[in-house]
Amino acid sequence: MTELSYVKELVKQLDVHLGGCPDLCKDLAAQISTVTEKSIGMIRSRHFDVRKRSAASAGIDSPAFPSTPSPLGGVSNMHFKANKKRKMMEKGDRRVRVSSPGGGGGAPEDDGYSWRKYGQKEILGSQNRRAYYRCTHQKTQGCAATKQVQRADEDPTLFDVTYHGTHTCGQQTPAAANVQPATPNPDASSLLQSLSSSLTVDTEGLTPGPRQDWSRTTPFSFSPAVSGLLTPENCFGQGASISSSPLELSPATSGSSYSPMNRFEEEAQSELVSALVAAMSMPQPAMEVEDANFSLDELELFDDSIFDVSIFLA
DNA sequence: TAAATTTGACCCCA
DNA sequence: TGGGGTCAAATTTA
Repeated sequence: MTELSYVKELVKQLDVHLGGCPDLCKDLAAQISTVTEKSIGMIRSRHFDVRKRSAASAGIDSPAFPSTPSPLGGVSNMHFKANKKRKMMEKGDRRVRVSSPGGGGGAPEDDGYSWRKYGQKEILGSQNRRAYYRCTHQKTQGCAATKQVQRADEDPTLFDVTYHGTHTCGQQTPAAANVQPATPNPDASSLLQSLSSSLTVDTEGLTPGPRQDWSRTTPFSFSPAVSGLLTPENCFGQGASISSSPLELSPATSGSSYSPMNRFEEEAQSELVSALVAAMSMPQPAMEVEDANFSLDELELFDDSIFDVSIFLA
């Protein structure tokens, strides 16, 4: 609310100065843009949910923006206090398992974004420490994206990466940044569309509970098999990014209420395709897919809404 | 010298 | 109250 009130005040000032000093207007517009982006970032990351006592202890329970804001006074960060609330897996968060380049186990595959490490912790029950990263542009652009990286206990060449929030900084992955802007490849789009539409999920007999090994039953299958050369460019078009993926999955069932199992099918399907999209977007050599063979290795159902899906592309 | 990382301390939820 | 997440000063790196 504070940020948005500040935006309103800036817009008022901009209105007053329109037709006057162009430099001042430009500066006001830039500030409006920055504060708006920050607000979006705060809402997306639920930083607005800072409890009153946190705010009080930080001395920010009174309006934080100046009562007479100066158009050249810059944007205050004092009320953008971090939320130390324990992060649970939320809708929109993405958990992926990645390997280190060359399989050496040094560091996980670069995901294309620039991150700044801000902490690491020993995690109870895990052999490896968890590292915490935030977007490099958090301070300058209010980007709220964060990620956690932890080496897998069972395989030191693999890393579990959990992404929280989305990038509002407009960063592009190197793969996307190195090429000319967007001319989507219709062939690749239709390839992916057919891939997603042909994905079938058989969850018969599946019940919530501990980790289950589905590798023998192979509940996911693609039919017919897909062939082609999939690269970040021909999948999403030059200059496109993961977030502009052309994939749109139709709900497995119609209507707004559906049974838990159908909901599971829908979400599992979405998860699997997201993982595939992410895999194909990695800034790595083109991945040739012949006679695509996607098998589900393990599927973990934490409750009725959170799924941990590991897939291997053979 | 600025930017990035490390690390002990702190905050606060489960 | 323990432990996960974050802060921020100290340290390292480019």
